[in-house]
Amino acid sequence: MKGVEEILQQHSLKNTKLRKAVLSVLMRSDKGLSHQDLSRSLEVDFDRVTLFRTLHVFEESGILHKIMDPHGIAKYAYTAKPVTGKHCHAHFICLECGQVFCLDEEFPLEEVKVPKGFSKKTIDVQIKGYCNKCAAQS
Amino acid sequence: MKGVEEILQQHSLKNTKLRKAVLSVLMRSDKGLSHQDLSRSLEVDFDRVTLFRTLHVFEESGILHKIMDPHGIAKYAYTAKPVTGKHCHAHFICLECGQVFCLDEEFPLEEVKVPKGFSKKTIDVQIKGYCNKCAAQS
DNA sequence: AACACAACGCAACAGAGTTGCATTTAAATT
DNA sequence: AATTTAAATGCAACTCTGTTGCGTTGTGTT
Ligand SMILES: [Mn+2]
Ligand SMILES: [Mn+2]
Ligand SMILES: [Zn+2]
Ligand SMILES: [Zn+2]
Repeated sequence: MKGVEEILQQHSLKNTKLRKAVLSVLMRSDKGLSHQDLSRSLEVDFDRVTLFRTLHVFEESGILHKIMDPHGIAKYAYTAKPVTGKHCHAHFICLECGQVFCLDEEFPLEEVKVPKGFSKKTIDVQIKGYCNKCAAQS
Repeated sequence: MKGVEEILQQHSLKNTKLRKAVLSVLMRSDKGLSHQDLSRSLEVDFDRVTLFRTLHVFEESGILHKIMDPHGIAKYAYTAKPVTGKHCHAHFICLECGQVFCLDEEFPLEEVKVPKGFSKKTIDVQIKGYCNKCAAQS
């Protein structure tokens, strides 16, 4: 597992307190985290706008990928293996607690048929249901 | 193709101007429409809150299904064949113009593997790329 | 140490969606 | 046709996510 500072350098991003903190939290998380989630769990002081901009930059750089939950809230997850566009792993979204999990399973984009003239770029698969904790309670 | 008033009756929903107008527009549309899209294309007078509530009610009744676009905007589409949960058709989302199209292709939920203790309810597949008009222009 | 540009903090803003409550209306009942 | 009632509506105020502009600070480089 690569170090936080090394990753920032590789993407020509300046090494700041917030960036290191955000990346550190997300690399340790097995779930996608929202702006609000991160606000709560970050130790350092920061401005909310700066966090939005940090997440954008990380997404554009391909360090994070963004998943939209059913309420339209963006969740971000660390991208361990770079997304090529040909393969995309699926996400599990809990209908009870809203948590987003990256699944191992991948879906092939080539096989999907689209109308004439349409060009495919990415495929995004969301499985919705109840996570282990929420399924146990109900 | 069933009539608008008939559908409302079957779901025990009162037959109002706005509901008839919304359903009528969406049944004719081959694309998912947002609150804003509908606001623009509806002929009748209505309050924006009422339209939000109308869309919620239609979704809960299974008359419409909701698709989240990459900007977190909800788009609604008429559900011709009722969704059983076992099958779910995919959606194409244009990265340029943001339009949402229902695709014919269906994906089987059973085959997807999820972690121990997780229970699956629905599968949601989004293909992103460029629609025929936007692909032609670039 | 000096420099340049990227990143930051702050304030103000935009837009989607929600909540509470009083008023109206569809549709059932008489 | 008049009465009744629960459902639907309209309005105002609000919450929350995300954005924009701009002056200030800080990282990385020379
Ligand atoms: Mn993921
Ligand atoms: Mn659809
Ligand atoms: Zn859960
Ligand atoms: Zn398009």
